[in-house]
Amino acid sequence: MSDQMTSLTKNQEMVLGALSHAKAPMSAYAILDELRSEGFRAPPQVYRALEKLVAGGLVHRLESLNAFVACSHEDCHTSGLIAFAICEQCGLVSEFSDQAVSTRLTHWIADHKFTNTKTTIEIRGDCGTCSVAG
Amino acid sequence: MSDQMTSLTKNQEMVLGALSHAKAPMSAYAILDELRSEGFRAPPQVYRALEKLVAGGLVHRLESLNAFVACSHEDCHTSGLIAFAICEQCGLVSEFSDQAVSTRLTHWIADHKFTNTKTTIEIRGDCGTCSVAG
DNA sequence: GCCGATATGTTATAGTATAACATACTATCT
DNA sequence: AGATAGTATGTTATACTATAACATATCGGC
Repeated sequence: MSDQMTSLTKNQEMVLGALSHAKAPMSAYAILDELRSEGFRAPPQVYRALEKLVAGGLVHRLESLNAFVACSHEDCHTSGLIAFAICEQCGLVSEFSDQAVSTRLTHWIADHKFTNTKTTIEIRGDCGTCSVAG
Repeated sequence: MSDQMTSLTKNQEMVLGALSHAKAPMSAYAILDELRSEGFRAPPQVYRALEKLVAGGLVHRLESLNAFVACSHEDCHTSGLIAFAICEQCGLVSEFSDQAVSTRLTHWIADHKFTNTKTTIEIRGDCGTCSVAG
C-alpha cells in the first residue's frame, strides 16, 4: 500500500466506485447507504476501505466536512501540497496545488523544526456558477 | 457580535476561560466535563458559547481535530488568513499567518470566481521539542 | 496442506453535534 | 411598574461520525 496502489480489494473498489460517481463529497455513512444494496452492512467496512484509499492517494478526506472525495488531481502523487476549494452550494470540489504556497509552508515548518506529517488546506465558499446563481 | 466582541456572556466567559488555561486543544465534550463543576450540564451550552466565540475570533476551531483553541495570534483580526501547526505529541498549537500564502490563495479564489467564506490551513506533525524527544 | 498475513463480517460502543422546546434574563418603551 | 422583543440559558432527545474488539474467511508462499 505505497504511493501507487497496485490492486484494490473488492470493498475498496466499491467504495472508490461510489465516490467516483458522486457529484459531491460523501460521508462514510452516505457511502454505506449506497452500498447496502451491494452487501455492505456496517461502518467498519466503509472506514477500512477509506483508510486504504486515502493512504494510497486515490481518495481525499475533507476535514472541514468529515467527508470524502475521489482524487481528481492530474498527478496527485508528484505535486506537492494539495488544496481544496469546496462549494457549499453544489458540493463541487476543486483540487489544486500551488508551488509558492507549498514552498512557504515548507519553509515555515523547517524554520520551526516542525516534523510535518500532513497538511490540510480547505477553502469553503461558493463556486463561480453558484455565486452567480446567488 | 462583530469583529471585536465587546462583552461576553457568563457561559462564553467560562468556555473561553477553560480554553485559555488549556495546554492543548479541547474537544467540546472535554470543555463540558471541565465545566460540569461550575454548573454546565449539556452539550448545547458549550456549543452555543463556542459558536459565538469562534464568530468573534476569540476561539478557533481546528477542523482536523474536531477541537478548539483560544486565539493566541497577536493581531488575529487584522492579519489575513491564519494557519495552524499542531503537534500531535504535546498538543501545542502555533498560529501564524504568511502574506505570500494568503496572496496566492486569494488569487486562486479570484481567478476561479470563487466566493470565499472560510479557509482552513492546518499542519499536523511534531513540534521541535517533541521531534527531538522522539 | 499448513501457516502467516491480510481482508472481511459483525456487534457494540465511543465521540461529536444539533434539533426542538421551555424558561429566564435584559433592555427599552410607554 | 407593565408590556414586549430580543437574546441567553436550560434540558431532553436524537442524529451523525468513528473505532474497538472479536469472529471468520480468503490469499500466497512454503
